[in-house]
Amino acid sequence: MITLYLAEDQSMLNTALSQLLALADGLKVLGTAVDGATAWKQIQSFKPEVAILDIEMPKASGLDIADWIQSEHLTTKVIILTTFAQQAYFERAVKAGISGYLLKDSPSDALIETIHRVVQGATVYDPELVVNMFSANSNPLTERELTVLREVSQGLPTKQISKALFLSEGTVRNYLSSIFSKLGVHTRIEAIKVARDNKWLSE
Amino acid sequence: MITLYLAEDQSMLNTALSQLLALADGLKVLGTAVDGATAWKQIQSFKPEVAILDIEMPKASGLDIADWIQSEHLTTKVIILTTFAQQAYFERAVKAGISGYLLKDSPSDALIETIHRVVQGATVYDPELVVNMFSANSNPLTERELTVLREVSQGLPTKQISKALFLSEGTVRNYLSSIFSKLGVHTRIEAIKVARDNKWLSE
DNA sequence: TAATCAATATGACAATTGTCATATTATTCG
DNA sequence: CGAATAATATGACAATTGTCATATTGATTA
Repeated sequence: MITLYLAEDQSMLNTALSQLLALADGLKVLGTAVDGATAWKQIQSFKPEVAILDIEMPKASGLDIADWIQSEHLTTKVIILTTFAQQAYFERAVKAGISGYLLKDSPSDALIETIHRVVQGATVYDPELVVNMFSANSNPLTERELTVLREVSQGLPTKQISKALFLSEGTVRNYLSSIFSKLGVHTRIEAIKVARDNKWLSE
Repeated sequence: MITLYLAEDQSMLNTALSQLLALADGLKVLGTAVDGATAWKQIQSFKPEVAILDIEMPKASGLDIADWIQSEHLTTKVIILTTFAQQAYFERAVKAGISGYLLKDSPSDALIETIHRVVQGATVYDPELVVNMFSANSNPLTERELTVLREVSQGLPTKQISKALFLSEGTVRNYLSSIFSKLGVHTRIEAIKVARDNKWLSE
């Protein structure tokens, strides 16, 4: 009997999956949570063989939990179950030593199969991620440029930004100009869009 | 036996739910799809009693399908199953005469219950939606202003927008000025932010 | 019917934004 | 070490953006 823990903040998916996993042969769901904090507490006390973790959850993300599991040397294996094939997430997950990375774009049977393979010691990455790895657009902006762009994305005009960051207005405009040329655009709004689409801005 | 059709583009949820519904007493899943076009074709030929539709799907949205079901006078009842409590979606759904509107933030049992109630003739709206209705800040922008703001939010400069919408550049700037004063801001980026925060821009 | 509002337009002016050339100082990397 | 890069600054100019006043036309509405 493989023991499982499921952390997924979308209730519909959480309940549907946990019922399905509970019905599957050889699997036992020790518990589920819809937020990261609860999940981490229960994983520590239940010590499941496998934890299936969503990334974006309230309180703590699945990646945070994966980090903690690693640093606390728990034997629980982690399968990340998430919506998007974002390189940054994937990288962090690999560094956290996760055993599986699956997209919600896969059928639920794939999850069950992944659970079994992971328990047998395999590491299972969704193929889409690996393809992405080679085409990943890495962020060409410097730290400072990013800082400026973050302010811009809040709608602040040059003057306010220069005050907030203790820069001259000219410098702010220079940074923007440099950002634009790196991103191949000509306006603030476009730059924000590109950066957002590439998830370089977080918030 | 209640016959069902399920359209949901996230495979994990689609397969999990369809298996679960198939196992439930008194329910029979005639088919499922991960895109709107396929769903609409199959709904027309299978004529299920209830169609469970996600909103955001490739090809056609669940709301499109709800509209078509209404205009073709199919007897299929529609339950919309979606992630966010967006007023605009909800309004359109109500106008399309849907029988149920459920958030993915509910457990899967709620879906099964909703199916039964809808078949008995009830109309079931997630309570959160109704609460939202009263606190919804209504959009002060005119149709045309919204159109302009949508272009702006894509990063297009005045000239392009005027071409795209067959307006003079001056008119575009006037609309923007009027938008700014209605929203109490002074730049395009801020206007976009306000509109996005209030979900007036969809996309 | 008169008033209001939406859609559209012009023109003019001020303010902001975007581009470029150029410069200094640290830091990093081969 | 020397070259490249990041962070910062100025100044100048062109382009775009934002504001205002004013006007016409057609709907809607009190």
